[in-house]
Amino acid sequence: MLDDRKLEVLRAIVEDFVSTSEPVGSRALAERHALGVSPATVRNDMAALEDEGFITHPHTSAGRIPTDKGYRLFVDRLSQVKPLSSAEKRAIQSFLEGAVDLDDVVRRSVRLLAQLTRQVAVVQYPSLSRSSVRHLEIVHLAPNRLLLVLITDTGRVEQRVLELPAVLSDDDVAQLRQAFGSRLHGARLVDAPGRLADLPDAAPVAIRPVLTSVMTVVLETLVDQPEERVVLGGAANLTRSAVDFPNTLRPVLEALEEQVVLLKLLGESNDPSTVLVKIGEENAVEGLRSTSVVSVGYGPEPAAYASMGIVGPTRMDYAGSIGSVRAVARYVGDLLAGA
Amino acid sequence: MLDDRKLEVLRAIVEDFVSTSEPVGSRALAERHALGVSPATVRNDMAALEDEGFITHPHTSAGRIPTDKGYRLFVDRLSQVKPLSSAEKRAIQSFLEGAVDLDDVVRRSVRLLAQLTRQVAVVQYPSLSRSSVRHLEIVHLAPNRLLLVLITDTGRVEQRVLELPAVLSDDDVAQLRQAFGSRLHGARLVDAPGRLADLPDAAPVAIRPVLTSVMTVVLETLVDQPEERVVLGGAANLTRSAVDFPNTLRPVLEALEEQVVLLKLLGESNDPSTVLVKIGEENAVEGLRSTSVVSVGYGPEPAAYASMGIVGPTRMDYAGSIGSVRAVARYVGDLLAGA
DNA sequence: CTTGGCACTCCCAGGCGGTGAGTGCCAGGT
DNA sequence: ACCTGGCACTCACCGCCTGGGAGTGCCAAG
Repeated sequence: MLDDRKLEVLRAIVEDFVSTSEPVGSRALAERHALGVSPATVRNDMAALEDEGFITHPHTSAGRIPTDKGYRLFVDRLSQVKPLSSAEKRAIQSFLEGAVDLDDVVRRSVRLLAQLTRQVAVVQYPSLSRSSVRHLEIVHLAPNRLLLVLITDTGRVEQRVLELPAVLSDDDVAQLRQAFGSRLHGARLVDAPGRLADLPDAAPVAIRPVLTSVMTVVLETLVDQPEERVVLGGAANLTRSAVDFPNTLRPVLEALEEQVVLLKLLGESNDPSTVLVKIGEENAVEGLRSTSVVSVGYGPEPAAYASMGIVGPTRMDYAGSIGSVRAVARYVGDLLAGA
Repeated sequence: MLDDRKLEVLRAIVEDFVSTSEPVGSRALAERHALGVSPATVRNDMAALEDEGFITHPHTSAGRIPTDKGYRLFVDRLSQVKPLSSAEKRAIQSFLEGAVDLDDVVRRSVRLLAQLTRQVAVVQYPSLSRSSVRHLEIVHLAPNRLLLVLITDTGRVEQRVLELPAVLSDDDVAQLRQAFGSRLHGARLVDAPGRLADLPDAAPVAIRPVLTSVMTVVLETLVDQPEERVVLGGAANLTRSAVDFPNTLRPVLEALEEQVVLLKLLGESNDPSTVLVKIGEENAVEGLRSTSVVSVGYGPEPAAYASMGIVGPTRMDYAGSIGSVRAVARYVGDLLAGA
């Protein structure tokens, strides 16, 4: 049904269309790619490819453009991931190394991705639930006021101010600090509830009520709170592909502003070893049906802290994008693991 | 030169053009606004206004549109700030009160501004240099590794990891903590250098070298580091005013992606009591010459932590925008001051 | 100073024909 | 069975024109 030459034709169509953004006709195709056959033959192949739903043409007398299904086949079977040039690799490394803290790492990653791929970049903050406690600090702000500061091994910092039902002495606070510190230090956040389970019983009766209320907030901050942050950059790149968003890029921009939507986009790609590509209609998110998303998890190998990726028109350089996304994810993963 | 009626005509032109986004002609103007004169008279006034540079027309047989200078006059002398409805006020208050930490406050402010004004919103994080130290925590991560966590009264958290030249005991760290803590607690960040000046001399000789290296990092974090963060939202609103950015909104989006540019935009408006309006060409930033910026400082009254504002087409509802920006800034300022 | 009248300008939408790229199909060659 | 050249056909696109209409500028009269 789809012999090698037809696949070759599909590849040629995708490549030409991606680079010129214009429907590609049989003559041009036969000339520019050494297919060794005449335009007429190419036309036959095109007709076959169209029957199978891999390409369409916008109107009768226009050239062909790939469908989502066509891009899918291209990505799965016809394209080879473009490795980065060593100059690019060096640039990534040195740019990331300049980062002073986690915020900075994330910001720089977004920027890198956006520049390398010339698309919109999206980076999720290292997820709280998958990292572990580096330090939990309890500060006695006022007699009945505490400040909790949680620092994870990924460098993320969360803080909460807490009003207490009772007045505490500095000694009490020291006890609290000790109780939580010894149990949580180094623990993965998901394990926190288990580690703290026996705490109320083990503590002196005097501070129990306070302790439980502190514990509630701690657990809330650590585990329950599903708030995941996402940073976005390179939105200006969308305008370059104005051709690809005929209806205006309004809905795309709107979708990208919703944190929830972005999380949904990235949510499914947790595996650092596989780059996930969602093409056009495959995207569950309304409003991003005309875009493709290339994403990957990052972090220490089998697990992952979080995901990052890019969003662009379906007409994108998949080979290059996949390469860039993978490379940046690896460098960032290493950086965080080593820090 | 410019009698009252001419000013009235200008106001009418601005208002109509803002709401319809179409050049306004003499007939329509005379009908829709009770000016009590004929279109011909209006035409004469228009000609005068055009001579003075307050309006233009895109081509011979088109209606008039305001120039930057026209908008300026309108803002300065013809428009009255629109107070918010009490429903809006309540919405602002309750939405802001739900915030759990500083990040959340900033994110919510951006969102509020973007929704209220239907423009792009920009909020600067409370500036480090204008706030004071709530707590400085020094954590002994490893024998030769320290983590510094700085928390300001605005709720902002900065952290740095620090490799030491020598190995420290827990005791040493406790001494450090004590030394810095007693001197910095409650100090405004700008005063930090003064507070610490005598520190090396006062400290035990044994830890002096370490102490000075810690001090360097602390001062760097507190004062030198001019890194100011800015958060942006509502970019999708730009597309609604596509009419107003004929050349494509590319350059606008690009400009908005540059933190430095945003800081420059907001930088000049530090006074919480005056809303600053920059119209079109008045904007120093290349690429935002076709936009207007409405900004204001926020924070405890005469001083200010930082600024926030909106960016939109020059054809914007200035009265409404100024009202919204001012309102949100006040609520946020109160919230932070009271926290 | 205001007003009605009037000529003038020029954008805009719609209609029209030519051009050319591209297709689909067919009949003949290998 | 497959490739190829040929050929008719379809449309988008471009340039051109035309008529309508909104709006201006100016002038002379009130």
